[in-house]
Amino acid sequence: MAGTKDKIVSMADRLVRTKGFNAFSYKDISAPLDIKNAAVHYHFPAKADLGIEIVAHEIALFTGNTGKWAHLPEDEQLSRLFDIFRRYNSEGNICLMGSLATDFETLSPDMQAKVQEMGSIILQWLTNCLEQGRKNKRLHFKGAADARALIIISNLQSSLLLSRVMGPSAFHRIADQLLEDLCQK
Amino acid sequence: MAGTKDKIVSMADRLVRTKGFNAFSYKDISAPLDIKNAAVHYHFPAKADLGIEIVAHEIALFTGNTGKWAHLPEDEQLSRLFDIFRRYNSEGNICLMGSLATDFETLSPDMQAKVQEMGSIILQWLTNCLEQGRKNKRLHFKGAADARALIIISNLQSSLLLSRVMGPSAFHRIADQLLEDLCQK
DNA sequence: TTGCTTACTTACTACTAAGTAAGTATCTTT
DNA sequence: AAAGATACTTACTTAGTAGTAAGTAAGCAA
Repeated sequence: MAGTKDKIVSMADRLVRTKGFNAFSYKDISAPLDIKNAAVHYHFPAKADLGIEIVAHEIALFTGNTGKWAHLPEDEQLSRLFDIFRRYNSEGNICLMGSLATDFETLSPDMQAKVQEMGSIILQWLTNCLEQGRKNKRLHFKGAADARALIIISNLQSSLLLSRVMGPSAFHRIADQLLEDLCQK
Repeated sequence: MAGTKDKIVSMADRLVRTKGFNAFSYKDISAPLDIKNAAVHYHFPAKADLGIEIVAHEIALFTGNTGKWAHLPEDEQLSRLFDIFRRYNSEGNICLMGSLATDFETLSPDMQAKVQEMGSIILQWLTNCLEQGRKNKRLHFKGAADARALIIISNLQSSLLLSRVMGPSAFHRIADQLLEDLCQK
């Protein structure tokens, strides 16, 4: 019973993750939904408006999820984050950040800002999770928590990209080794 | 004294790394070189032909470089690899793999194959470097060498992407922490 | 000097992209 | 019942895109 607008965002989200922001057109959205090109423009006048909505939707999902996990131990929270990426991988999707970062220079300034906002939110959450986890002796790593957060996000992001090229097992090999590094002493 | 063909490849390489394969046009190449659109088509009839040449050129550069490093100790070889990415970062370029992996699904089968070839060559070299380095006690890491190679490549690739979004210091924080992890006991 | 090749340019085709203006059917409010 | 808002469609413009066909100027080869 989802409205057309939601269907457009959902379809566009999928297209960004599979083809990239510059490689899909309004027709790629309108044709499968059996509406006209102009109907997409009605809801999102410019492509950047649609892009911003996709990122905003992802931010909402992320903060919703992490909020639900807040009561869990940190290693468990981290594991949930990995699960999300595991599902992306099995569905052949890459993460939004990974996709939009490649096209970053070609995005409008307001869309660039929204992508940066998403990055900050994810990194801040992960840095905090790692810091708390180390305090509780549930996670083990050397160096600064924010550098480690960068490494982990960077790995999750890129493992989906590599999976696409080198086969989907690449993701599992990376994720399993990373979790082992962090959780075992 | 470089010929037009070389200039085209070099310009296209730069464009792939800054804008992405689908986001640049033949005009983006021909205009700065002060030649016509059709001149690019003369050397590379289809865009995929140009793409394959870019990847082939990168493979040649990589094998050339690693060949020159072969006599160095493994930690030194690894450091050279990081240096290459450090230069990419300072020039605002992302690596070819990172850029082409995002657009992978939209590439022609023969271009996909060439990208996969590049991935295999890089991973094989790095896996071997890590394995030898561990034997010589110059590098330290847990788990399988091929999984660790995936992690390192994945990090280098993605750190350039993150740098673009979160600021260029992201790369240095990731690279420094990674090298510390591997080189210190 | 004739003919062939290389490296282009000129001038186009066919197509696709984002975006818009104006019209229409269907609810909702007054 | 009238007026407006909502959610579109129809039909279009403008501005690109990759790609091509045909021509040309310069160099080399017999």
